[in-house]
Amino acid sequence: MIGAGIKRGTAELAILSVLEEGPLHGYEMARRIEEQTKGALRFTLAALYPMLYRMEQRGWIRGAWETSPSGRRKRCYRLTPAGKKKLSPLRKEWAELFGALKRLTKAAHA
Amino acid sequence: MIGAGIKRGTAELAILSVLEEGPLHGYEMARRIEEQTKGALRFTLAALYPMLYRMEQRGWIRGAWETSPSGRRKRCYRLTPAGKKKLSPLRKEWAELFGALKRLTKAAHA
DNA sequence: GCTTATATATAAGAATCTTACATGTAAGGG
DNA sequence: CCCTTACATGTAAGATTCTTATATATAAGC
Repeated sequence: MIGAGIKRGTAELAILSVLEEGPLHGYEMARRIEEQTKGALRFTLAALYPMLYRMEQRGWIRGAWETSPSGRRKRCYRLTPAGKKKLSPLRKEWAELFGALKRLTKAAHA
Repeated sequence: MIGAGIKRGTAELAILSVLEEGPLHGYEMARRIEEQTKGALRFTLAALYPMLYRMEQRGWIRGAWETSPSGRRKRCYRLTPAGKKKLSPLRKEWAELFGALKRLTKAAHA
């Protein structure tokens, strides 16, 4: 798995990305992120839940309690329009970061 | 410039990368990182100096005070063998992270 | 003499991660 | 019926790494 040091800041993008597919609750988000990245990116739920609160406060996602017929409660999150709008520049920023790090490597080998 | 949130953990790789070219002191490292990434990645010196201490304690770089003929002191850092060894797996880890984030995006558009 | 560039350093605070702890429901096997 | 595993959410303490602000000091150019 990818180390804790370098994956900082990835949670936001990962959450927005999985929510782009449709509404999800936290536990399922964690499962999908791990599945879709083939285990490379993994978030503990203790990291995920506080992040979901922060992102809700920023207006990027909106959570709603749902109670299934069996009586189990889930907090189902969906992207807000602001969250959708955030995704594209966020991805662009990540792409820029990758480009910048690549340039540093190339300069060293030039 | 790339935002503070997502560039966490990049300092290590950036420092090791510029030191791969040859020994440097902190002020010059900051200048080169900014230059080589065309301003995309920029570290304030207040972030850089503590990081240099930490990396020295981990044994990845070694600093030595140098006094120029004019009397100005610089702390010149160079890669240790451990630091050189660290670079390749660190780059691999970053590549994995990029791949994982790409997969998340693709899954959303599938 | 004044300003800008060079050069290093510390402090206070914010954000995001870690592991550990805490709670509770549902389903399946023995 | 009990026990274990999976599901589901949450808090707390601590580490790391970033931010801005502050401090010091030398060198070069005008």
